[in-house]
Amino acid sequence: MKLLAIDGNSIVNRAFYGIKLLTTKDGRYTNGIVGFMNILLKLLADEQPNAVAVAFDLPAPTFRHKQYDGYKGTRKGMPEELAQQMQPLKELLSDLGYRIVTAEGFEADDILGTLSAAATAAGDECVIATGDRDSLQLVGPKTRVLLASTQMGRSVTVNMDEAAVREKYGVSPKQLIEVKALMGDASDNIPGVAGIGEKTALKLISQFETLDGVYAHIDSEDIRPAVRSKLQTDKEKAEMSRMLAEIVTNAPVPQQTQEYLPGPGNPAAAARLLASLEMETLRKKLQLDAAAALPRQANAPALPQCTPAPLPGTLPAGDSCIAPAGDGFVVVAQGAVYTAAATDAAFLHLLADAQSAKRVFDAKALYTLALAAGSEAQNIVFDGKLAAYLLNPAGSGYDPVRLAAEYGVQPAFACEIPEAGILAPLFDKLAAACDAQGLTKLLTDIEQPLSQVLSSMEYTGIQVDKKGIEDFGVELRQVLAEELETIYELVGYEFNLNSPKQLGDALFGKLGLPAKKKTKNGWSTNAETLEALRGQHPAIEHILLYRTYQKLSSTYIEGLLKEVGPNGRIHSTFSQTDTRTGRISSNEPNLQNIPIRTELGSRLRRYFVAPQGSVLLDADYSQIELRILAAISGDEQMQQAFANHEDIHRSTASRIFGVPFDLVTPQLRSRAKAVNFGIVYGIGAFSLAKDTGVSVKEADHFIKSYLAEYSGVRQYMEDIVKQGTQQGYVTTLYGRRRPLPELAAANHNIRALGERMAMNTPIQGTAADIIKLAMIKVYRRMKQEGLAAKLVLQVHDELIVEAPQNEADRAAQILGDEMEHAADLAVKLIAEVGRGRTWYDAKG
DNA sequence: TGACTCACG
DNA sequence: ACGTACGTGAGTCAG
Repeated sequence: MKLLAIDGNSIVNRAFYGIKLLTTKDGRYTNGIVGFMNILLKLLADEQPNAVAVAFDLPAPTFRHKQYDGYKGTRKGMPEELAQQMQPLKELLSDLGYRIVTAEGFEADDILGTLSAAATAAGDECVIATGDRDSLQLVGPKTRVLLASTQMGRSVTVNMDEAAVREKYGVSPKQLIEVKALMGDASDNIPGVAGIGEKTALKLISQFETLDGVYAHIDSEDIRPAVRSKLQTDKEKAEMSRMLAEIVTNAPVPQQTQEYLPGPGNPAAAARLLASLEMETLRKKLQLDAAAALPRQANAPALPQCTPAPLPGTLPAGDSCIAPAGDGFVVVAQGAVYTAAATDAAFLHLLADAQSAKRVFDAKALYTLALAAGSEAQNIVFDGKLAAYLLNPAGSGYDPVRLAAEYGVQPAFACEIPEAGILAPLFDKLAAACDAQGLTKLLTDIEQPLSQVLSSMEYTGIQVDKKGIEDFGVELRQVLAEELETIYELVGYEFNLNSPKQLGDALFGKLGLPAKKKTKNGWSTNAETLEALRGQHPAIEHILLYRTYQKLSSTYIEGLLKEVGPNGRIHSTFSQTDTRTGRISSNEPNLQNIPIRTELGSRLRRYFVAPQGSVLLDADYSQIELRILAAISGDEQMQQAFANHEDIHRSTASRIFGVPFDLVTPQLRSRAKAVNFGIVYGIGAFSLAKDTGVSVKEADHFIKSYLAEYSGVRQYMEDIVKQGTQQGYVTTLYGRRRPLPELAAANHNIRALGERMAMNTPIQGTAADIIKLAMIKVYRRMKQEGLAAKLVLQVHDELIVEAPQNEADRAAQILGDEMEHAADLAVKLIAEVGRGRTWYDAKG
C-alpha cells in the first residue's frame, strides 16, 4: 500500500502565491483551489498512491499541545483572499472522495507525522507532499517528502529521501530535529540558542550526533569558545526547543492506511461546485460530465423524458430555442426536441421565417449560416451567448450547459442532448439577470443587432493581392537569409536566433554585453533592451532588423497567405465575446494588428485591395478616447479645446508646460501626447518616464501639472476608482459592466492594477460601444438605401467599407455621418474618411 | 502550456 | 521595498 499524505495548508499556500489572482464573476477567489487541485492531480499521476489523506490545521485551535510560555501561535495569518477558499476546497476534496484529516489542537504536520509513523509501522509506503522543510525530519526508509518550493520564480518539486537529506544537510532526517533545537525557528516560535544559525547547528550535530551529544562534549576543543558560551547560556532553551522541534506522531486520527482509500464521494456535487466556481478546465480534467453539474432537487420527481426527432419541414406555430449541439443544432419548440444539421433545408427555413421568434445561442453563427445558404435569418429575439457575455465579460468561453450549471438552472426535462432541457429556462434566467443589471438595452440595441453586422463582415471578407504578398515574402526571406548570415559571422557561431534564451546566451554570455533586465528564464532580449545596446556591438542592429523581418515574414506573410480563400479574400472571425472592455477582437487571422507604424510594415496594407470597379473607404475617429474622457469627466478645459478644434496634444503641452500655444515645440507636443495616452491608461510616473525618456521625477511633475490643469479629469479619476471600489464594478456610458475584484485585493500591486482598469475601462469601453452603434447604423443605412457597399473591417476606432465605384461618394457620406452622429456627447465626434484602391491608399 | 516577443488601437 | 500604463492575437521556443 502507498499513502499520499498532503499538508493541505502548506500546499494551498504555495498554490495561492504561485498563481495570479483568479475570481468567479461575483468576486469569489479561486486561485488557491485551482492551484491546489492541479498539484494534487500531478501528485496522483506521478505517485499513483492507493490512499490519500489531506491534512489541515484547524482554523482556531482552542489549546496548544506544545505548551511553552513564549508560544503564541504566531504563524502568519492567512490573507482573507485565501481564507475564503478553504471551505470550498475541503468540500470539493470530500465530494471527490478524498479524506480530509484534522485534529483539534494538532497542526497539519503533526497529522502527517502520525500518518507516516503508522504507515511505516504497518509496512506501508508513505509520500508526504508539503512546502514545509520541517517535515523533512519525517523522512525514513518508508517515507519520502515531496518538497514543493520556488526556485528563481518557478515552482519545483524536490523528491527527498534519506540519501537526499544527508546529501543536502549532511545529517540524517531525525537529526534535523536536533539542528532545529539549536538554531530555532522564528515562524514556529522555537527560540533555539541565541546566536547560533543553521551553519553552526549543522556542523555541531554532524559532529556530535544529538543535542545531548553536543552538551556532553561542551568542553571539546572542536567547539569555539564563543559558541560554547552561547550554548551554555541557552542550555534550557535548547532543551525546550528540542521538544518543540519534534513533530508529534500521536495525533488522534485514524491510523490504518485503508481508512484513506478514496471513496465514491459525490461526483454530482463536485461537478456542481466546480461549475459554481467556474472551473471548467478542472471539471474536464476530473472527467466530470458538464450535465452532471446541473442542479437537482432532492426527492424531485423523475424528469419527463424527451426524445429528439429530426426537424420537420414545418413546425407547430410558436417560438423556439436554438443552440449548437454536437455537429449540428438542437431546436426546442413546444416542449419537443429536434435535431438539425447546418445544411438542413427545414432548419434554414426556420431561420428565415420572419413569423417565428427565435431565442438562440450564438446568433452570429446562425446569421452566417443563412447568408451562406443565400437567405437571411429573421426574428432572432434573444442571444444567450451575448447575454452571458454582458453579465460576465471575464468569462472564458460560453457554453450553454456550463452556463446552466453556473446559474443553477433546473432542466425542464431530461434528454440525451443535454442542451435541450436547459435552453428555455437558461434563456429566461439570463434575460432576467440582464434586466436586473440594467443590461437589456445594451443587449437588444447594440450587441444583438451587431451580431448580424459582424456576420456580414465575416461572410464578405476582404480581398487581397495574393501575388503581391507572395512577392513581398520572397523579398523578405532573401533579406532574412542575408541578415542571418551576417549575424552568425559577427557573433562568431550559429544558434537559433528565434530563441530568446539562445540569443541572450550569445549576447550577454559569449559577447559579454551588459545585460539590462532579467526574465524568468534568462536575460531579456526585447527591442527596448537591444536598442540600448546599439553601437556596442555591430551584430545588434542586424538582430533588430532580423526580428522585424522575421515578424513580418512569419506572422503577416505566411500567416495571411494561410487564410486566403479560393475567392482571393480573407474571412477573419470577429469575436464579440472575448474582451473585458467590450471591444471586438479579430482572429484567424487577426486583421486588427496589420502593421502601419513603419514604412516597411505598412507596405503590407497595399495588398489589401478592393476588387476591380470598387474602392475601399476608410474612416477613423479622431481622438475618440480623449473626446470621451472630456465628455464623461465634464472637464471644461478639455471640452473647450475640442470645441475650438485645437490640436489636443499641442493644447495639452501648452497648458502643462506653461508655453504659449504657438511656441510648443515638437518635442513638447510629443511628451504631452504621451501624457494624454498615459492618463487614459491610468498613469504612473515610472512608465511615463520610460515612454518619454525623461526622469521619473520629471514625469511625476508632468502628471501633477496635468491633473492640476485638467481638474475635471482629476475629479473623475478619483470618483471612478471610489465608485468601482464600492460597487465592485465599473460601467460605460451605455451601461456595459466590468467587474473589478482586483479593487478589493489586499495586495497593493493587484489593487493598483484594479485602479488603472477602473480608470481605463469606462473610456475604452464607451469608445467600443460607440463604434458598435456606428457599425449598426452604417449597415442599416447601406441596406436601406439599396447599396452594394459593405463593411469589411473594424479596427477599434476605424471602419473599412468596400464600395462599388459608383456608390463611393454616397457610401463615404453615410460612413462619415453615421460615425459622427453615433452618439450625442458633450464633445463632438469627428471621423476622417479616405478612399483608395488599397487599404494603404485609403488610409493615407 | 507558459513565457517571450511584437504587431495593432 | 517592490514593480510599474489599458486592451487584444499570433508565432516561436522549451519544458
